Amino acid sequence: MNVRVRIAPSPTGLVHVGNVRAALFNWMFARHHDGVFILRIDDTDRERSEQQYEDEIKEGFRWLGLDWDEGVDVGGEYGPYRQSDRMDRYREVVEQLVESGHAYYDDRSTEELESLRQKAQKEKLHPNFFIRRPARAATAGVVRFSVPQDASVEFEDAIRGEVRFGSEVIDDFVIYRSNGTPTYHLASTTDDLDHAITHVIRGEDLLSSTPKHILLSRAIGGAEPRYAHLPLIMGPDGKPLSKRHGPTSLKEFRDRGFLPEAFRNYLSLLGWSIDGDRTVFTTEEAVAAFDLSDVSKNPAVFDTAKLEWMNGEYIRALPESEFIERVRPHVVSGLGRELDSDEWAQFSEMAPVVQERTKFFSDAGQQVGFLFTDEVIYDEPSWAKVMEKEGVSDVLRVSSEKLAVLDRFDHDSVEAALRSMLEELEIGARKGLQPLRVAVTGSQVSPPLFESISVLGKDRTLNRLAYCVERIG
RNA sequence: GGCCCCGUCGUCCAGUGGUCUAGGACGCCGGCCUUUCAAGCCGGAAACGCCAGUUCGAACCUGGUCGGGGCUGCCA
Repeated sequence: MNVRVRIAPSPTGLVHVGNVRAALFNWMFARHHDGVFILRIDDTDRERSEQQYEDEIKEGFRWLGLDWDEGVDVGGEYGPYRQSDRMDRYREVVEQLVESGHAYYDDRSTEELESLRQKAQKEKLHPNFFIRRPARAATAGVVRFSVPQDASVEFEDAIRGEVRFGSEVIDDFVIYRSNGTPTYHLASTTDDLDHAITHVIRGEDLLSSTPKHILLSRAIGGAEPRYAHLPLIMGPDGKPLSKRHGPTSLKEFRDRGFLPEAFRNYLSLLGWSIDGDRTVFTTEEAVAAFDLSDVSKNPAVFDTAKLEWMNGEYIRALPESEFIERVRPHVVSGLGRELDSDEWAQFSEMAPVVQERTKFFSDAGQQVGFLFTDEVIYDEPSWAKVMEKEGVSDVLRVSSEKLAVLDRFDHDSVEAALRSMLEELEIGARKGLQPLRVAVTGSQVSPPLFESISVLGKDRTLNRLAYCVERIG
């Protein structure tokens, strides 16, 4: 069988990572089976759909490397792939369903419907138990699907196994609005059928809607897809992610300097695992191993700390030159200005030690900020803890003397000079070097000292030491 | 309320009746290394929600219970 799967986001807001994970799993499934991955845009809700959101969705998927074989922008033989371009088709399907008796017009008022719901509540029945085809036929209003009351709907979910719904709990749901637009259920089901989707892999929030989609599929006709419902992804507070809660935008992660390959790796671990003990693996390995039956049934919490660790792993694994290239735009935007070629040379010199301690690119700029400013910002807690101690001015003074006479100012000579300072003052490295670190970088946390000083250069280093001597008084 | 799904360390996963005194990863704690912070290495605390049942034997099977989540819209 030729696998055809789709991701069908609705451009009514930012894509949260739950949808992104669903996209990733669909994509991995398609690639594993040499199938087709389709990007469809579910914009039946015209009121709330916006082009800007659609653009962001596509940008995000491209960034993550989730390339689609068919769909918006790339086309395909089953197009169009945007629901707003398929309105005629939905209308046609609705007319067929009404004609064949599978659906009916309903012009009952909201009040009427509400009282039916209340009646059901009172009798402890499904709220929509009484919302069925009324005796009085209508020719306008919404169109409802007529749910056959003699059978239950059961299906084999690829992740959850057998799931069964009694038909009495499936209401006669609306498939066509009175304003002439299809609802999600109709549009999505029609599309899946028309696009010959073989596997519908989506969030668990749609599990309860699945019997409706199955019934609709049967009424419309065509090959029913298999269903697989992914567990939801929760925020740090254990509440499900939504368009206004938790990590919502892929753009945010990209801007902070997460690597798409790391993000993919982390996301693949949310509800799936490649085996018992590996957590870092390539996308190719994931694709080769991916199987829906290995997807977990329980919800997963999105853990930023683990993502950051994962990203650090990938950053450290980068060749130095690639690290420099990829971190570059983040350094620029972090600093708020371009660097000249001398400054880039300095940055490159520091790169290896920066790369080691970078969790995401945007925090790299901060590490080297002291190199590219004449006004060092002294971190107050650092100053208080390190500089307001006995003997600090001696350390700074002697260091200045030793550094001032150096001809070469490379790592080794700086180290030798400062070691001799330590000896002269009979002070340990731990105590004796911290004041220099604060004086030169502004903080008690920084890249390694000898590198920092040698890259900063003699003049600027001596200036900073002198400034601190003065400030201490 | 009704229906559906889910329930292993704080978090993400492994585990599919005996090899589990439950394994890995992140995080956390301690140590080593050490010029800080990272990284690395070593060690540690930390979980089968609960109750029955099936069985010689249950994290794994069944029932119940409790807890979490979803759906219950002319949103998707």
